Amino acid sequence: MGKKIRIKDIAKLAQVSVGTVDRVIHNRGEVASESYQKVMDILQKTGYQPNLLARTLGSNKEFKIAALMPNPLQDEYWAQSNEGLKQAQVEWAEYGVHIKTFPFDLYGKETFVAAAKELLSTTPDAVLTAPIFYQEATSFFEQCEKLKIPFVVVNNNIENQALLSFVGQDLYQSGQLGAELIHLNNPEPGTYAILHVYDDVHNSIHLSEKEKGFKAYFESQGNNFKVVSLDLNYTHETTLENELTDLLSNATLKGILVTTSKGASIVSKLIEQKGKNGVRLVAYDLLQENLHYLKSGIIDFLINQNSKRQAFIGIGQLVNHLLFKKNVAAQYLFPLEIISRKNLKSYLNSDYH
Amino acid sequence: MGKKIRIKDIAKLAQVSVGTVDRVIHNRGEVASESYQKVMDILQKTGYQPNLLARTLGSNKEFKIAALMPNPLQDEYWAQSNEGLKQAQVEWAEYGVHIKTFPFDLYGKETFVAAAKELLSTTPDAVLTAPIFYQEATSFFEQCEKLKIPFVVVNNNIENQALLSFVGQDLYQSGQLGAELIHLNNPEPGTYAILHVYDDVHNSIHLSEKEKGFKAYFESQGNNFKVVSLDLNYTHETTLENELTDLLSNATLKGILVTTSKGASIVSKLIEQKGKNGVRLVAYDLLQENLHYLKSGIIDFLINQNSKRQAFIGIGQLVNHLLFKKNVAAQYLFPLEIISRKNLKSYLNSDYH
DNA sequence: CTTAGTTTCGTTTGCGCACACGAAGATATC
DNA sequence: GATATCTTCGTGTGCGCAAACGAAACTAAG
Repeated sequence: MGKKIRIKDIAKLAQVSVGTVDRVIHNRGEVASESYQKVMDILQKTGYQPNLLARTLGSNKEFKIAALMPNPLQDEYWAQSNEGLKQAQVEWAEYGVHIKTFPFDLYGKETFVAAAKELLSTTPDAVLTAPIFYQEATSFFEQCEKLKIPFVVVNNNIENQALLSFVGQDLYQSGQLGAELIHLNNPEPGTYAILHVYDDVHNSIHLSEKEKGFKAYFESQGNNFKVVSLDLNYTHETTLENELTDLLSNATLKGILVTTSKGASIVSKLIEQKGKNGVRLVAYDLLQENLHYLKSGIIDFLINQNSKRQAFIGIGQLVNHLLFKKNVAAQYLFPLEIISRKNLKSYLNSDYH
Repeated sequence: MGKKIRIKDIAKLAQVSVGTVDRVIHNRGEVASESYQKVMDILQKTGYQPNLLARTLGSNKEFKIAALMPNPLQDEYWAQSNEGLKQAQVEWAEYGVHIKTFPFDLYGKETFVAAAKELLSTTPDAVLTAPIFYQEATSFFEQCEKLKIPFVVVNNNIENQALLSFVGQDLYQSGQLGAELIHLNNPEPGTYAILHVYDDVHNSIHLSEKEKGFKAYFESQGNNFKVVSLDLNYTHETTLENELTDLLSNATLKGILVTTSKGASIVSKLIEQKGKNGVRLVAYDLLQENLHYLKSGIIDFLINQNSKRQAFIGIGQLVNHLLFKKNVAAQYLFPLEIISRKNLKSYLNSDYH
């Protein structure tokens, strides 16, 4: 029992040749409707499942996957993401998968457009991207769809019917979690701030999801709490410092959530100078500076978005689609990982990631 | 470039036949030492890596993996673990892997021994087990070693030189994390308790690791804090309730860590009756009752040990060893996952697990 | 020198699938 | 009725590896 059914078995049962069964399975015609029905019937009844090993063996194809991603040199978060791509490169190299990355500038939409154009000129078999810029990404997706290039997105989702899969986190829940972690059921009235520290232009879409979740949390907690939302510009240093100093001198301030992974260190530095005074600080991602401030107790929790693994899995989705011809789920959601001083090591040493 | 090197290529380079190369690779003799050297040289230089697909295809072997695990009907934690085994069964069925579980009774060492004996009489190709009982497990390992049956353990580690791989968490760090989560840097003096709620006999080894971590945490925090350690017996209900009531009526009590996944609900129930009064409660695992008390705010955090995934990965390690003949790492460490009200859903919905 | 045994090696087959190739039969065209 | 065109289908080959098989070449025994 349990013996695997092979194409050969189907052929015998349907009294046709393996070639015919193959034609039915791959839907490429040249089959009399009578035979077609017979084979289809038996495929159904037996619940035939192709042997993935054999299927993938014979096929000596080379696959070009193009990754349209933020420049890893500009940002540690995206550097980690790039590590995931490298890891995927190694993982799938033996199956003839090649990954080429087309970096774009986080501060410039036009570089996204340019990189996208260059990417498409190389006629890749599939595309992975982090759709930071809404308009530009949408237009890029349309081109992919027209060229019938399957694509997967990571980091933040942008609805598109041609999208093969989204790999990432639920950002609304992420905002709720951030709120919870700076609040921790403290019943005393107080002020809680959500901070977006941008580089230059701000890509509001996915940060606003976090903000919605953040606000929803405090609304559900009664009206003892004041919520402040601040948009700060990374490049205007003095304005930024002034605004932050203002915020920190607010005696009712109880906690801050910094939504952008890079912003955390700036806020941390200031808190370190002025003294923590019981203000809880929660930020994103396992960047070197963030780890430093987590260890020294300035940052209370980090929420890990695991950009490395997102990229790795994103490529995995494409490989499953292209190479193994599996159906891939439209969403691949990551858990919202809470990192504290005491479980940090377990994450850094984990074989599970 | 990048082209994969095949046995055929090695053969040509070494001026021998593929058969000879194959003999060298599999170390099964009948090769002149001269040829052997030549082939070995080229294997080294080219860094030959066999094609796993092809290797696994041809091999029509059936593998019997036996799982010696606590009875899933007695305990939800182990029921989840059993789900992982089922998942692995489905995952690897097409490669001829069969998993048979031999359940033993959590409360009775003798059932472990009996199940182990029955297991060995079926001459499995590999074994997965959760070595709950130190003595009995050690003796079981010796038998496996003698019979040359590779084995992997999950949940808690027991040193053994023949052990193929340990899959689980660092329990010392886990205790530290538990301490941190009930403390949360609260500078006020107070009492913090660690509770082990046993079924009957207690299997001290792995719980004591958690306790060590717990105590180490508070020792590192200065001497403002009093640590209480309690062993409670599940089956003596009244004694248990009395001891717990005592503990909870201690006005200086600030937090409790319950190390056994089942114990959490008992403590929760009592706290629910007496009122939480700011006592922080941290427990283990995503059991139904625990989720209930997490949602209702009695439990503040859960630490997820992910028994389901541990079992799944444990089988994966064995499959990698048996089927794909990969080297498997001696340790496969899971991260210490912190679950709160607001990231719970992301874990339950996660595709990543 | 012959026969039997040993060592060493090359050839071949099969794993399950995908796909190319070409054959046979049916239909159409002149 | 001969030739061309389609439709439908079976056969055969290769993917890379493992392992069976059997052929040499060489050694030992009688």
